[in-house]
Order: sequence, then C-alpha cells, then structure tokens
Amino acid sequence: MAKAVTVYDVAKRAGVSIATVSMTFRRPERVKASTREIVHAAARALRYVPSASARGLADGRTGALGLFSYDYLVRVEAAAPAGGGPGAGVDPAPPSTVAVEREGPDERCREFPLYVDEIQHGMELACLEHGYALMIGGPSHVSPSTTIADIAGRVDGLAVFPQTLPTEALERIAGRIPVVAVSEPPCDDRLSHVTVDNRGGTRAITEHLIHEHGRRNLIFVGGLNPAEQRARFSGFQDALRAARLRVPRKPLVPPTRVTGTGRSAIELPAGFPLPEAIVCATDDVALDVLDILADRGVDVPGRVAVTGFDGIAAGRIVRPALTTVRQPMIEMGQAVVDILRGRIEDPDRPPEVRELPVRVVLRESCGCRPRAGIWRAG
Amino acid sequence: MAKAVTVYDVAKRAGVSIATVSMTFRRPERVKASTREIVHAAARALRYVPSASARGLADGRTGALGLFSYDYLVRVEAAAPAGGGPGAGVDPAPPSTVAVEREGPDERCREFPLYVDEIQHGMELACLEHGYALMIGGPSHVSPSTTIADIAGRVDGLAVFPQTLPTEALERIAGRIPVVAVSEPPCDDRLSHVTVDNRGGTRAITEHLIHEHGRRNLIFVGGLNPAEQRARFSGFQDALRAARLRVPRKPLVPPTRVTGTGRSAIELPAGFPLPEAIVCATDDVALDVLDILADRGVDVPGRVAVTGFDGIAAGRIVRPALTTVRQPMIEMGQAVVDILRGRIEDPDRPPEVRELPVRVVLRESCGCRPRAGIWRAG
DNA sequence: GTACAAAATCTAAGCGCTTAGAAAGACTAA
DNA sequence: TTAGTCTTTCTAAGCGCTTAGATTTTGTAC
Repeated sequence: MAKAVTVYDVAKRAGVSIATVSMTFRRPERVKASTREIVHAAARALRYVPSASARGLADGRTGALGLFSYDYLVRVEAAAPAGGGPGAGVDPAPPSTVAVEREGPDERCREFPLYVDEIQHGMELACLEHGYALMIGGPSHVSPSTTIADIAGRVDGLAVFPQTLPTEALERIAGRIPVVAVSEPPCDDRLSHVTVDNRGGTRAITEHLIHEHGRRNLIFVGGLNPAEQRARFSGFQDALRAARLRVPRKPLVPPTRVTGTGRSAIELPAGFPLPEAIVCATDDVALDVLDILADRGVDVPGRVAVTGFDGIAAGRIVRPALTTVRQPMIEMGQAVVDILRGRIEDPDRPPEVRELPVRVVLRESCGCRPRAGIWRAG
Repeated sequence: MAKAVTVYDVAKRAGVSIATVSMTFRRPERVKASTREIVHAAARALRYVPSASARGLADGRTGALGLFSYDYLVRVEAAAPAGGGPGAGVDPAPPSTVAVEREGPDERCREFPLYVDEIQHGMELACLEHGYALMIGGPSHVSPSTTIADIAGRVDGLAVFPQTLPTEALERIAGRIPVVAVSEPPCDDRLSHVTVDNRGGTRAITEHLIHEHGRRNLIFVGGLNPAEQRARFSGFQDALRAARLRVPRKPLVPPTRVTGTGRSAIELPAGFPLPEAIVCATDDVALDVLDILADRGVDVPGRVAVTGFDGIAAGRIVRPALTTVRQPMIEMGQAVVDILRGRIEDPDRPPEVRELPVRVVLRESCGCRPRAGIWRAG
C-alpha cells in the first residue's frame, strides 16, 4: 500500500493552498470553477482519499452512528463449525465437486435474522437515507473493556441493546454523545428509549386465545428478567383478570440447557401438566416450546395453543407457523436514528422515550387457519 | 451535551502528563499500578471517552473495516409506506389499541435478509471476533459522490459488492487501503475477490433436474449482466452438453416491471411455451417465476420444475419451497475479513482470489419430497 | 485611472491523541 | 557514596484536516 496522499500533496500539485483543497471538497461553491477543476484533477491523479479521522478531529463530528449489539459473541461461537450434521460448518469437500443434499435440521436459520438484526437493518436504512454511516460493534473478547469507549469515541450517536453495557459505562458515554437504548425505560435514567407496547401486545394475544379459541387454562412461559418480559407478563395477567380467570403470580421460568449447536434452549420437566395454551415471552422461547411439544407428540394447536412475541423470521418457517406479537422492528430502527439525529442537531434536547405499537399476527400455532396464496404477492 | 473531556483534562486531574494518560489506556503494563489507578479514577470521574478520530489520526489506523453495500437505496424506498395492504407501513391505529390480523401477502419478507445481508452478517461475526468494528455504508442520495471516499477514509480495509462503485473509484481506494470485491474476478484488476463456484453449482443443479427428475426440456432464465450470472449460465450449458441435450446460446432475459411495493419483478409473456424445468440465475428470479406460474395455475413441480441460486431465506418460506444452490454466505463474509486482515498486517501482500464451494439444497420446487421434522432440531 | 465591494485564496491556529527520545527516579552493586 | 541499570514519566513533535480571519484578486462604478 502506497504512502497516504494528503491535502498537502494535492495542494502542491494543484498549485494552491491546502485550505483551497479542503474548500473544494467541503464547500465547492465557494471555489472558482476553474480552480475546482484543477484540484479535482490533481486529487484524481494522486488517488487522494481524505482521512475521515483527520476530518473528524478537526470538525468534531464523525458522520457515523453506532450500534452496540449483544449476543454476537455467543453467535460467533455458534457459527463456528460445531462438528456434526450438515450445515454445521464449512464444507470440506473438494472444490470441484458440488455437494447435493436435502435440507435437513438446521438451527442456523433460527439465528439469523434475529430481533436485533432486523432493528439493525432499520437503522441501516435510516442511516443511509440521512447520509450517516453505521458502525457496528459489540462486546468482543479481544478487548472486552475497551470496545465500549472505542465505539463511543468514533460516532456522533449510539444505540445500545439492553444489558450490553454496565449502567456506569452508559452514563459515561451518554455524557458525551446522545445514546438511545432499545428497551423499556427503567424508572428514570439519562437515556432516550425506543420501545413497544409490550403489555398491550401480550394482553391482546392472550385475549385472542381466550375469546377466539376458548382456551381457559393458560400459562406464561419465560422471561423473568428484562423489563420488557416483565411487562409482557403483566399483559398476560391483565387478560386473565379481565376474563375472570385464575391469575398466576409469576411466569413459569424453565431451566435451560445447551443444544448440540451451542444455542441454549429451555427445558420442560417430563411430567409437565399441559395447559390449553402457552403464551411465551419471546418467539425464541415459543420455538423451543414447539420443539418440545413436537418431541412429545403433542398436537399443536389442537391440544395446546402456543404463541410468541417479537415476530422473528423463523416464526414463519416453523410448522405450525407461529402466532405472535410482531414488533415493528424496521420502524424501531428508524426511530432510533431519528432520535439520535435530533439530539445531535440540538444537544440540549432532553432524552426522549418513544413507544411504538405492536400488532398480533395470527398464524397457525394458536388454532387459526393458514391463509391461502401468501406468495401471490406483487 | 457537555463539552468533550480530553486527555488534557484527565491528565490535569490526575496530576500526570498526557503521555501517561495515553499510556495508561494503550499500554497499561508500562505504567506503575498506582499511577494507573489514579488515572482511571480521574477518567471515570470526568466521564472521559477517548476520541477515535484523534487516535486514528495519530496512529494511522482506524480499527474498523468497511462494507460498501448496494441496493440499499432501492430498499429505503421500498420500505417507505407504499399505501395499501397491511404490512406496508407504520400502523396508523391509536397506540392503545393493538391490531390483530392474519398474516397476508407481504413482500417485505422477501427483502430481508437478502444475499448481501447474510454476507454482511458473516463480516460482522468475523469483525467482532477480531476486534474490528464494522462500518456500513452505501450509495446515498445525500452525497452520492462523496460517500465512497467518506467511507474509504475511515476504515483500514473495505469490502464492496459488484457494481456499487465505478472502477475508477475502486482503483483509487485500492491504492490506499486493501479492498476486496465480493464477486467473480474480471480478467484482471488490483483487487482481492471472494467468490463461489457459480458454474459448477449451476451445472450440478441442472444435472439433478435432468438425471433425478428426467427433465429434458430446460431453459435458463435471467442474468445476462453480472459476471456471476454469466458463469451460472455456462454451468447450465455444461450440463445440457454433457447430457447431449440441445444447448441454447443465450439465457432468457425477460423484461421487468415494478410491483405495487416498489420491487422490480420479471414478466413472462402470456403465451410463453412452458418447458419442463426452469433454471433461474438467482433465487430472486426464481421466486418471481414461482409467482407467475402460480398465477397461471401451473403445477410446480408437477408440470414445471423451478430452481434458484443463492439460498436466501425467503426460499424456505415459499411454497413449494425452493430448490437452490446455496452460497456459504456467512463463510464468505468471514473470508472477506480474513483477506482484509492479512493485507492490513502485511500491506505488500498481493491481492488474493478465494473461491468457496457451493452446495445444492433440494427442497420441493424441483420435485423432491419435503423432509419431515425440519424443526425438531436441538 | 481610482475607489470600493465582492469573490477567491491564503495564513495559521488548532482538533485530541500517540510515541520517539529525553529526563527523572528508584535500585543495585561495589 | 557513586556509577550503572532499570523503570517510570515527561517533553515535544507530529498525524491530516477545517476554518476564522487576513490578504489578495477581480469586478464594478464613477
């Protein structure tokens, strides 16, 4: 790689000062057309590429937004060849021979795209639309402690998923650049938040189970910890209460184990008494439940109805297709960017909390019938 | 937002020089433990976040890799509320009411994750694994011409999809940082390339159609332009030639129109004579073909078999599920990062071309039977 | 040709960090 | 005590760019 070409080189070749070179790129209209042409020619000839670091340092903005995402670490491991089964790793066959196979069990499609990926995608779209670059980072084993500051230092605004960063680090970063958390706001903090109607969504899907499918004996599985999941449980309680059914105090939180491919899945005790419906805190939990019930030969939705929450892509693929509460993930990502942009423009604007609506998507696992012609779109 | 805290502030508060502050973060082992503690305390108290721009400028590396992706522009538009149908935009219902609906036709799931998204995902995983941040950009309407240099200037290495950047721009950037193109290499250029066995893959899937399903009258649809698609057509020809069937000179490239949601889809003339099998240049084309055949009431795979190429997620969801040639997209993303890292470490290393193997994935659209229990994984 | 305003360009001072190499301290051995 | 050796810290010189404000050029009106 050749030594980096700088404004100085371009200026010399064009016979102007470095200020003029800079002006030519930042505010072309202030430079005489003929000069502009000369400078561009010089830049082209020298293959000049301006250094964003220098610019960022000089004008105090980077032109990028950041996303600090979680669970990547886990997925790095899961994506590594796990030995066994097709689809687990890189094909060792000689390149000249093309492997041919039926599609078998493949957990990987359950790992991408996930909830976080779709939100990220929304951010990508919005960033591009507004001329920002998107910088993606996450907790890394290479420099576990540095990364936070590292990524925070190179963007003008940062989005984080809950529980990716210690509160102290967040506060620290939020003191320097705008930060929005993709999560329910706790009682109070200095951050902006983008969240959804977790409670209302779960209430609605639970009521659907009760009123449209006549289920009276329902349980809620998973999710004791994150605020969102607690809110969802409340929605479940709301629905039972309104229907005058028995209201449990706590969700059922089954233990988890690690599957062959490194994913952690929930477990249900063998003698588990089956309810008429299982409302799950997340799609991920629901998919596990579906697996377990299939293993035991339980008819879903005939004997037990199952629902999820999130609306991840895998829920459409599974049979029976998963009825769920879909979060508007793309829009959430866009909202994140929107808030960030606002606060970058006006640093004094106070943190903002934006709650987006959800929608219940009826598929097969609740007992609704599939709709024909899904793919006749256009 | 408070005024930015710098090394100077931390140094003053800790009673040391800025060099010591810097050392404390970059090479902690060279600083006396007690000093280190004092500096950290000061940094914490002041909420110091180091500026990556300054660091990048000073040491000449940014610690980030870039991906210049395409078609985002198109997708930004497609994602905008298109007016009509559920799922087209943001739900206008009042936040307190949760919408409940059956899942209807929804083209959006065909837009994400796409081929590029999965490669990007592979890059994300690899970047995180090696302590790099990933910077994502693409052609933007905001500053169409600037962006290239903009993103090139802030990363240590760049990946690009074909036809995202004019060759001249690529050469320019490649003169400053390592660049790898995710595409078949043209006769020669100064870039590294990551690609797959396009020709062999198509040959294999075509031979499957011929030998396992007895199809003798096959056509190839789509893809005249990009090098990859041309290579795939060659593979198609190879298979026909080997089977002593009539070998067409050119692929069929149908005109395209724009659908209601802004996506562009191919069209087949009404009186189109049906072959026994349609080998498509990409999954995207294959999904269009499936739509068209469904519209006309043609039995797939009974009357006509259809295959794709890529292995995008939507191909599993569609009915009949799409038989295709799957590219190892995650691995490709990882290979990209791998090459980039190598060339960053050793700038004199010559550009590298890496071809990864593909695999034929048999699903329903070729006439193979679905396999039971896909979801009983774990 | 002169006076003055507007346009174009330049000079110079940072932006916040890293890192040689110099200086100062702390120990050790004689 | 003194010289010699590490270890720790500091001084100072950039890194490549932006941008006030100064200076020069150009254009206009008389």
